[in-house]
Amino acid sequence: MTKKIQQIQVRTRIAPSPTGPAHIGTARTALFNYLFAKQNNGKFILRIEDTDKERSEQKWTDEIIEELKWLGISWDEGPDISGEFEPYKQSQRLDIYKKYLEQLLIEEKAYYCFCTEEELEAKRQEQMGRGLAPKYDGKCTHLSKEIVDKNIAEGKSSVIRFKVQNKKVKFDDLIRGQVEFDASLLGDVVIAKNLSSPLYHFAVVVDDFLMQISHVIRGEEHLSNTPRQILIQEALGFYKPIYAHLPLMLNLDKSKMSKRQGDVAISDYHKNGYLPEALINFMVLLGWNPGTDKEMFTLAHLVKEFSIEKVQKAGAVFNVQRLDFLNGLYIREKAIDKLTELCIPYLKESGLLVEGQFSQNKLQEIVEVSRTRMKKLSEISSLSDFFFSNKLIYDKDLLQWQKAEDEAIKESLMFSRNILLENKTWELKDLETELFTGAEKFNLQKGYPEKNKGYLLWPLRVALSGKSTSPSPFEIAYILGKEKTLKLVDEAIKIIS
RNA sequence: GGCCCCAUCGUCUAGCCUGGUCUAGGACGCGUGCUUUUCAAGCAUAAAACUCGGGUUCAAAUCCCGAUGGGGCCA
Repeated sequence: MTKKIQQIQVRTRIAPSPTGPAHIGTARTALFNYLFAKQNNGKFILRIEDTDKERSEQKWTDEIIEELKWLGISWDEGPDISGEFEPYKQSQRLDIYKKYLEQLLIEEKAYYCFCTEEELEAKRQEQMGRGLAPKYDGKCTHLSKEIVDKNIAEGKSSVIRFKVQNKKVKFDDLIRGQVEFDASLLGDVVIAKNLSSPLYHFAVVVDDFLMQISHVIRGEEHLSNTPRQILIQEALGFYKPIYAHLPLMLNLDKSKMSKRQGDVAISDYHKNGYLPEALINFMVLLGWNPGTDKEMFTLAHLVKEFSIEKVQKAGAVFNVQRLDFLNGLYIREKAIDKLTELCIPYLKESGLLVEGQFSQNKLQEIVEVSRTRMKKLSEISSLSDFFFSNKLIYDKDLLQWQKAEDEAIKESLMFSRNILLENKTWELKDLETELFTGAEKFNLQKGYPEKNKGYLLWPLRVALSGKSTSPSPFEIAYILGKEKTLKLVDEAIKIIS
């Protein structure tokens, strides 16, 4: 009787609920589904599970779409709106669920239940008091049609329950092997509030069948939901998809990733300035690796190299330090014009960059000298702020290098000033060699150790950046230009005097 | 509480299926050194793990059983 899968094409899906910010877990599940589909020439589908009318909001659906696009994970089907696929939405498919709900009711595989919340709660307490697992006792299973009709006519509140058979449910999980549950422990589950309000467990099963999903790849939190979904499939005569339950992404304390212990919204990572390629690379390594020492992967590489058999069973801690490292790696590798484009919004947002203040070229130079220090794009502002302000505020003591006297620091700055003033080309290379040889000359003159170039370079760098850490003085000077550089050195001389 | 899943350095993991080549490999992080005006980056280098107990076997990180621990789901 079971309807066979009609095609052998691989079809995967993710089914997020739009009830809050798009979750990082959704991103990773999407990634694995996408990779598996693509490497098998299959299709990846996005289906919005918005049957919960109270909690679902369009803005969250929009966010899911936006963030998946940002990550470069595209889906292959859906209503075609202006040349792009919209995701499927369960809220637009209520008639379909109704039909299947009616079928189950007619076949007496499901029934109306009129038990009140209070009744149920009391039973639960009683069962738990006796040390039993709470489960519905089946009170309404055999209500006659007359009573059901009467209750409904009277407007008594009700739900639709699915008759769970007392049997063992076995299935093969691509990642975990064979898993077995005893369904007799489950109790009859609520599958709908009414004919036009199906619940998650029911809608998923119907949609996965109608959308001909071949592989259900999802988080491990759904593992124990699987048997009841299989039972519903069987009752409806649907084929059983192949399951793969992914290990969870964990907090530092190994609990399921949660908001309380860090960022969980994809948009948080997006806004903080992580690159999508870094996030993808990081996430895929959480639970999978190719078995070689290779650690950097593009999405395209992954489509080739990913294999679901190599996915880990144990949960993986979402270790932000490693993400930061990878992000830094990608930032250092990014083409400078692209990286600059990505940094500009952050510079504007922090109020540093005013439209038209710098040429594109200048901005690229600023980003170039800052990038080795960047872990996230958002850090560009604090790393490069001195390029944008006209006056630097810093403590006089910061100018001091290794206990040098104020007078000596002043001499050092004047020495630098002279070198800068004499410079003809204002090329980075020239500035560097002139300042380096100048530093040695200065040390010789003052009787400082020859190699300790800090006597000349440190005060200069502070004068130009106002900071204890920054790019080198020649890099800053080069970007700043002669006029501004000299002005800043003069100011430093004033401060030290 | 019931059921299910899981278990190698602090973290991500290789190795496990097909026992010996494991003195357990790589990466992040941490430490040190080199480079260096600073901080990064880069390079080099150290420390750091098979949860425990039984069993099988000539031999177990690897196979089996149990315990412990962690997690998830249900309520």
